[in-house]
Amino acid sequence: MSAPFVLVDGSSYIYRAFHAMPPLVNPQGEPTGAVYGVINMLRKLLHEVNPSHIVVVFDAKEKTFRSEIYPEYKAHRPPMPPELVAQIEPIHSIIKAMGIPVLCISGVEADDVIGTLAKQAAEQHMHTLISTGDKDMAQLVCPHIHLVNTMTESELDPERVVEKFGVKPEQIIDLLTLMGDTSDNVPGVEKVGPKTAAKWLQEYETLDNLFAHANDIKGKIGENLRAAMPRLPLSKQLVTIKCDVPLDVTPEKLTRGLADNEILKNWFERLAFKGWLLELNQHVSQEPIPVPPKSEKNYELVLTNTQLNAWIKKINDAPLFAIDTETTDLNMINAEIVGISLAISAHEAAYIPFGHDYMDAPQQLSEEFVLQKLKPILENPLKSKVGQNLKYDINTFMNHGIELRGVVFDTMLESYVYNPTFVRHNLDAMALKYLNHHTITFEDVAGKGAKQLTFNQVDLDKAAEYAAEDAEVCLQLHEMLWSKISENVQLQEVFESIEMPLVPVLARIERTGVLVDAELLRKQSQDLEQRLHILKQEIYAFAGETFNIDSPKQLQAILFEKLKLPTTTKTPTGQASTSEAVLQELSENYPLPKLILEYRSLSKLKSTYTDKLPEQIQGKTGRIHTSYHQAVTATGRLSSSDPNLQNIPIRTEEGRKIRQAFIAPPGYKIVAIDYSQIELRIMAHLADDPNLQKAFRHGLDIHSATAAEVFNLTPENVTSLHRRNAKAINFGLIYGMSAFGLAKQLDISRHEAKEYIDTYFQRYPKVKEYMENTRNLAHQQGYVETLFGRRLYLPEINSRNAMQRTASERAAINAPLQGTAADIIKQAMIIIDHYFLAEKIDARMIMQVHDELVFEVKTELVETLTPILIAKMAKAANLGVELLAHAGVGDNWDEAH
DNA sequence: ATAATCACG
DNA sequence: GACGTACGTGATTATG
Repeated sequence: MSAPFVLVDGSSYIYRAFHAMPPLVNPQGEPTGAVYGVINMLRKLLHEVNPSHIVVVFDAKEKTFRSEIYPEYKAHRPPMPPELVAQIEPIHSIIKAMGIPVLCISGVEADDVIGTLAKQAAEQHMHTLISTGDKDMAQLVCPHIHLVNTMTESELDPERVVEKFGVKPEQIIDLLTLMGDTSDNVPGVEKVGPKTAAKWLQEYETLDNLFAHANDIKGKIGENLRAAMPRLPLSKQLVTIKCDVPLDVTPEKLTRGLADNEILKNWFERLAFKGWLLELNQHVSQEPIPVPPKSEKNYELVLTNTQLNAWIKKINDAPLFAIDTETTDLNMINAEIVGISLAISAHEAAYIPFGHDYMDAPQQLSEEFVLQKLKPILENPLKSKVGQNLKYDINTFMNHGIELRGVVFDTMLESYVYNPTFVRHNLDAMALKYLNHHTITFEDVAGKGAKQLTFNQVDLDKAAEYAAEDAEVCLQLHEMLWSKISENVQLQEVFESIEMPLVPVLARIERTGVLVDAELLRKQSQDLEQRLHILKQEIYAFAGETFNIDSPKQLQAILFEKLKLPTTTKTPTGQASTSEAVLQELSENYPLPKLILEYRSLSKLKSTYTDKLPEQIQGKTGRIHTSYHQAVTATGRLSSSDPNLQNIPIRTEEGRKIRQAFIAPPGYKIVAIDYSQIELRIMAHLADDPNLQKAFRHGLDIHSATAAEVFNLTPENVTSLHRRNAKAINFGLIYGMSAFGLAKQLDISRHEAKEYIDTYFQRYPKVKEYMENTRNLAHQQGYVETLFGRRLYLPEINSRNAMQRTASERAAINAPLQGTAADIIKQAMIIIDHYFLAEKIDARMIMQVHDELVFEVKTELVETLTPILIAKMAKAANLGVELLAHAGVGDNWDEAH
């Protein structure tokens, strides 16, 4: 059995230590007994259990909700003696310096925090141990949660609870209610102690049932019970440990870190703990254990049971190990694992093959055998794992019925959070940049092009070299990148609270997929084909010849050389552009460009969507499974591919029809919820501009409000043209606009555009200030940050090339806005995914489109669930202005808008 | 492989 | 004074 998740009742420790220890003092006369006692108990616990996940929970100073509902609660407790008060700070500080997380949550008691964490852990099947002297905690005991009393060294499991209290753990609350608690001022039944209470509960099972039969209890004690009944519900509330305290940590995150020996030394010196000081000094001098550099590779090809057992022991003993799966297919739905590689140190890795089936392949362990042996470790959330793009491995393991848990680090995401644009975040590129190491590539072992082998065909020795190296390199990269990330609190937070928790969420979305009506798309393709055929003939007639309309080069020759239409813009390579903007302008005076535009738009719809989407439906599931990329964009957004579900048409009538093919299965509805103006709201928050914030607070249409301000109008006098112009300004703002860009967008003179911008900044001076500050900050530090501290480096921000420099300045303006929005929706996704799982809601998240989440919801649930989802999205971040989200419901994605 | 174009936020 | 110009993506097609 691997080590449990340990919850320490710090407050119980403190009181026990304080009363158990003699009144020790250091030479300066400061009291030290409680500190010594608490730390001693904790050290003993660590020595016995050696947990990887642990937290010490203390009561906060403030009153708790129990005093609110019952002012007498703990009212007659004497205040904490001053010589104990003085020891609280050192206790907290020393525990933290030991690398152990400490929690102190106001408004609730330590018991409640412990109960909440214990239940969360138990839900995930984590073996949990609560170290406390408090008998009330027995109500938390279940097969996954045990109590341990460090003094008596006895472990309390459900059986032991029955032995000790005479009732089952589920009855402990009722037991405590009947008994009451004089020290906490909780009233019980007069003259009823543990014996009577247990006797009653053995007979009547529950408090409610006992109440129903209260008249059967004879004598004085029966009278006492009946007298106490009205006040017992309150007592029950008081003794019940609250297990749903909102916390911003989860059990997996409460890991034991490295001790800070400098801080410990300072404390031990001051408190005159000579023994521990000595131990520490010896330890420190021994610290840099010289590791003999191993140059030769130590990759093991695991083919026997003995070897497998040895590796299971190795990963069980390692605090962290790297894992990678090798599969038959890049497509996660079809991928079958053919081997697993593991690494436990920078120089020790192995490959465990079980699915290589080429001719004369050596005998391997069987798939069932290997997976069944590894499964407990893979599914153990306390067993920390690192890997590269583990979203893929989570899904491949899922194909084999294994739920990979304990995914604590993903090197791809570490590299991305550390610097999103420095490298492409694949293992080969990262190893080269960060470790100066050339890895063996997949092509090296599998070949390329049409002759490329699938991994099950790859020679075992070659496969082992490649696979084991990946796991090993991954571990090395992790060590390097994590040391960098953990230097910055905010980056660490972005990594731990946003990117890592998002991994299983995305894995689930991808695995769920989207139902698509292939038949409808095929019909649309046929319609488009007919219309394209007619358009083609018309175009050829105008051109006087047939040519390839899809070739910009041939088109350019026809338009500008043969027909001598005036050219305006050129492409970066010097060709006359035939882009939409150019053709749009030409189409005012000539008929052909208009036809070309129509042809292009329909042709795009057909080739990219109506033709391609049906081909992407997976046979196994009958649905489309996109890939979301978590480490691609500069700003923190996701991207989607194969197919890209983030650019499904919506802006034109024609295109929008494609969304009718994205459907809900029978009995379900599509619910689409999008944030309203999230980037402008973030701007209002970051710039702290009162005028902009006011518009949002009053629930105004932001573009009309901007129009009224900029064009100095009363709201009634704002025309749709004013609104359109103001909208362009608002968008321009987010993009770091220039007068030129705005002028082009609105087809007005640069001078006019400049005046618009100037007026805007007069009306919203703090926005102007924010923009200037952001630009300056970018120049000074070379990077910008989102609200949550995600960074984007801008290496060209000080370039002498004006084009590069101004482009970087615009990116500097845009990235915090776009990136903060991305951070927020990612958090919303995590919250909602957790909610669906915890409450077993019959609904699934199926798509994310930057500011929109799309769900598939059981029809009967739509009405109740939709407002809940809207609220969860709106509350995902707390800004100076409220976030707003709008929902649409329908049988398909088009209807849901 | 790269450029041009166009679908989305 | 000139230069170019709104931010971020992915898929398709033609073409070298």
